[in-house]
Amino acid sequence: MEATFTSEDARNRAALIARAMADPKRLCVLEQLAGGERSVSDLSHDVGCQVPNMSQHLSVLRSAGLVRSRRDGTTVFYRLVDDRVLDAYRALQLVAG
Amino acid sequence: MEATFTSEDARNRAALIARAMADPKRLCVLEQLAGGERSVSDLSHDVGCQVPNMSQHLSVLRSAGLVRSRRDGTTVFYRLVDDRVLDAYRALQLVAG
DNA sequence: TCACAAGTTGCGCAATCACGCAATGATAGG
DNA sequence: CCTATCATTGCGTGATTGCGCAACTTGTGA
Repeated sequence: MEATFTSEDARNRAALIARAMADPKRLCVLEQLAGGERSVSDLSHDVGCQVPNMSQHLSVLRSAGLVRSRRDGTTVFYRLVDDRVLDAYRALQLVAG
Repeated sequence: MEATFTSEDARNRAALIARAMADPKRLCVLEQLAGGERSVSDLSHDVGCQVPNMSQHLSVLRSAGLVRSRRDGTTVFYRLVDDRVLDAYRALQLVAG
């Protein structure tokens, strides 16, 4: 029996979060969303990539549970799901020095 | 001029940290190292992978600046570089719920 | 020098990833 | 309906990743 501090499942979940944050453009999205809701096309413009690409990045973030979406007419607004997302991002920045 | 909260370079560095932590086995290594220095073969046993594979994982962690190594005879001991590494890991776990 | 043990590095493979592009939904207005 | 807009999905591609295996390097001691 190996000395395991947290369950393997907990590690897998944490790794999924890290994977979702392992891309500069997705981190840029999180920064934009720190200022409040934004539409896909707004994010696409701010981050500097095409709309389909942004939609996929947002899908990754949503699958990881970092953001949620809300539809208003033809526009879909994304927002951070929780302040802990920013806490994690800041913790990464501290390690990055 | 886009609203950029942090420089692109800061995002790239944070993304590198996240990528280094985006693997369950590497997170397991960090947990083991939280208890102090450990050799490559010890980590290999505890995490449950082959030594060459562990060496590569450690190389990833070292390139990201999360761990350092020390040589004693033929044995190489790895340790966490800083407590902020564990802080970041805990922050990820909080998001993971 | 020889043998052995501990790590590292190189190689090939299957899987995943980020991206560009085209096609397909969904919604509002005329 | 028709059309325009906003967004998602599907496909192909080049790049990266994690792994197993073999070969090599490094350090120790007889």
